[in-house]
Amino acid sequence: MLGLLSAGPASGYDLLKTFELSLENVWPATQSQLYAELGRLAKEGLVRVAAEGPRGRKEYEITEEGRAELRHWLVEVPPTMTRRSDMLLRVFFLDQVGTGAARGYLERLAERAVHEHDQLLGIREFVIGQGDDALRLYGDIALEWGLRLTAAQRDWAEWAAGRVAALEQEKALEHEKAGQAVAE
Amino acid sequence: MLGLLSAGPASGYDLLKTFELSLENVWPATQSQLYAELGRLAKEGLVRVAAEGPRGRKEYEITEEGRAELRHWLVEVPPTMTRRSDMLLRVFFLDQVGTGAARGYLERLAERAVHEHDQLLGIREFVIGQGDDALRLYGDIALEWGLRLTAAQRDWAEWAAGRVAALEQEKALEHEKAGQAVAE
DNA sequence: TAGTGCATGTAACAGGTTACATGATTTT
DNA sequence: AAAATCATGTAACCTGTTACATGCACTA
Repeated sequence: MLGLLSAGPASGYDLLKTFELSLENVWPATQSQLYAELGRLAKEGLVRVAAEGPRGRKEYEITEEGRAELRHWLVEVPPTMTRRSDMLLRVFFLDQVGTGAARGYLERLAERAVHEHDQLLGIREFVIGQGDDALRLYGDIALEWGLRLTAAQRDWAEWAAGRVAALEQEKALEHEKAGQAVAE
Repeated sequence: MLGLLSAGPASGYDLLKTFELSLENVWPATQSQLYAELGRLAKEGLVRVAAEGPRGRKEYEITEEGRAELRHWLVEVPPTMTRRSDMLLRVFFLDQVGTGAARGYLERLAERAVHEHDQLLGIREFVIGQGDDALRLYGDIALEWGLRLTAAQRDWAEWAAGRVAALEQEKALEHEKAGQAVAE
């Protein structure tokens, strides 16, 4: 929220729209959370109500303390490197469902990655040439991460499905051999 | 937890060790959470106390209902595709700190990715050839995802740092030109 | 016998989600 | 006049983290 307000004053409602539109893939936030957090930030002096509009609209702006806190967070607080992926956790236990279902799971992951990749390409077409130099650059960089991540996910999931298919084949052959041995 | 117990009975303490050792990068869990969750799962009939040992040790085993629930979760519940990355969120606001600090941030991300990649390579050396066919395969697949993800992160962060450096250069040139214009 | 490791649990708090609740202004 | 949009807030609940609290059993 400090980041968004650093670009100019906005109401809780405005921020909500921004979260829904452009930050949704990076940091989703709910309406309740936003208003609660605005109250908290105001109490801490990091934002202040700059103007009041119709329908009880309160336009917030970032304070100097807020800007300092934002800069501090940006470069001095070490990023978390998101662990915890239920997508990957499932992979560990995929032997519980047999090769067919396991392969299906991985193939669906690949399809999904392709779909998300396409969506990001769509966004890129849409935002091309928007904003000034610096803003566009950082937006591009973030978008590029999404593109590379989804591409890597697709490649990996396809590769993994192939490995599972190979195991499937191997098992089938063994079964066949065992059958022949019994027949002989 | 159901996944871990599907490989054989274990106590809360055992599960904790497994989480710390092998699931730490995929799904970290704390001790409090584990014991609380075991109680809940037992109440729901997904696990049961199979044996009691010294020091109040309770060995849990998965029930048939638990196994069914695990299989259901594995293939029928759609995975989340982790959104929410504070690492990426920062990128959006990097214009607040100037090109120098922004480049520093991205370079640190690259270094970190390299470090994590190396750690995963170490793990791969360590686990090579362990477990049976199916288990090893899915372990390999999960590890491969880590390797690809960290490699992609390194490449991306280096590329991004390069783009920021280019902007830095451009700005420096403009500044120079402006200086010359004033001199003339 | 002192230290380490095994073993289980509770309490307070932080962050986030869903659902509830209300009402003013603008557009059709 | 009705519908959509703008606009703000609260309450209950769930998940997860940190810190507290306890004690047995093995080993050096």
